[in-house]
Amino acid sequence: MATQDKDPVPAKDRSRDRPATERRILDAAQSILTKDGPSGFGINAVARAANVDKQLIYRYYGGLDGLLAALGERLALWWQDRLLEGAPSTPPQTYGDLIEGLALRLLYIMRSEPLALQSALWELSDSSGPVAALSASRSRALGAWIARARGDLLPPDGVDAPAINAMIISAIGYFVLASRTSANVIGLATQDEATWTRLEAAICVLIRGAYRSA
Amino acid sequence: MATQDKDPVPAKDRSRDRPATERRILDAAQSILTKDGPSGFGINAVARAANVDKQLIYRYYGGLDGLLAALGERLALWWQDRLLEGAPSTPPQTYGDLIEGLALRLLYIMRSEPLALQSALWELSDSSGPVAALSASRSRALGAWIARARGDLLPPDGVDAPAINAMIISAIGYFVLASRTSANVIGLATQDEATWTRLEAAICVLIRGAYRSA
DNA sequence: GCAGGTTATCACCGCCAAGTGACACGTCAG
DNA sequence: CTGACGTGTCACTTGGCGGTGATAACCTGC
Repeated sequence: MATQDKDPVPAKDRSRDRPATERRILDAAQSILTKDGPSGFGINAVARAANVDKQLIYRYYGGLDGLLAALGERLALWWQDRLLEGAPSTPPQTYGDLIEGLALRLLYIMRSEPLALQSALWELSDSSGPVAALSASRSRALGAWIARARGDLLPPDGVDAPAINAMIISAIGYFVLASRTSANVIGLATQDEATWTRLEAAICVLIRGAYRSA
Repeated sequence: MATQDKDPVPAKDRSRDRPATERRILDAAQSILTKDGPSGFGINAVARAANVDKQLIYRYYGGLDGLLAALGERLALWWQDRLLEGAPSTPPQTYGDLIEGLALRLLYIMRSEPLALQSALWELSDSSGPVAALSASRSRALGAWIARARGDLLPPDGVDAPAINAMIISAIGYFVLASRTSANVIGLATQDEATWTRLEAAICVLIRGAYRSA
């Protein structure tokens, strides 16, 4: 409190390289989101993780909102990579096959990438504007991927494909999300690898049952 | 509902009635969870809403954890009520019918009861111990309901009913949760009532497709 | 050299959260 | 009456958060 010391510490300026600093901030933001989820996300936390003064976040990104927007950009690319990475070697024969491939791929990504989970969760828990950028990034990537893979396949007549697909995607999202926090979800043991095999089979059954052409 | 009358009593000792006070605290906790969700939940918020000094929460419930445990108890009863409320007038004929009824009922509850949504959301977003009491309450109620309604119906041979059911329930949970924060979920307009009719149909299609008996 | 912009850091504010210690008031047993 | 106990209230500490203004170090153009 008193004028005790005049720390002669030169406090050496860091790298003094704006692009690098911006990247560090973004990296830290992504890492925090991955590790602690939406609730742990904040100016102070990001600045601390990036080993950067929070003032820089305000300067470079204009606060949390801008940071989220930038993170959304990055996430869109990330999703694109992850989806294309598993592009089907041979194009699917039927619409049902297409959706089946998408569903299994989505399940795999969700399970193996915490970042995917956390952004989905954020989308669920926060309705405020800035976060929309995050969810939008996933929607965009998913939509683009479907459009590319779909070719000229069409769902069977009389089947409400958008609704069916929405249910399938939702099911995957919820279950993986819940498996993160509970060892038992709706009576299934999420630690057990066999459970996931059963789920894959169930997904296929559901999709085939819905899209079986007459 | 739980709007407490403006007690004109001059900030002197209130009712001096421990059971009533405990109930007020629990009411406030439930109301806050319903209205603001997990993120708004805290000692101060509950105390404020209950018009009670937070010290009492510590004394009577031992802090947030105990309060959550008590709330879990209450939620289990709540779920039981909500589920039984829509008990099928005539017992279902097939296992598929049973699940279909459960699914549609669950969709209805989720849509119409914010409390159901918020507790599900909490379950997803928080992995720490105390919250487990909340999610467990729902699982318990659901399980009991199924057991009661199932009678001696059995799923068709060769169908992995638990996995299928888990997917259906998950799908409902995720979609309703997402609809709360986004006007567009996986390409469906959540404001439009027609969307929900389509979803109900899709759920039936999925269930029937999976449980069609040979 | 020096001026001016950029980069990074520090110190501080107001706010609200969780948690705690002490006190005031009623009640009831003895 | 009196002391012990249960109930309710207040004031306070600690700590984290988002946000802002001032300042120090560095680089570049003139």
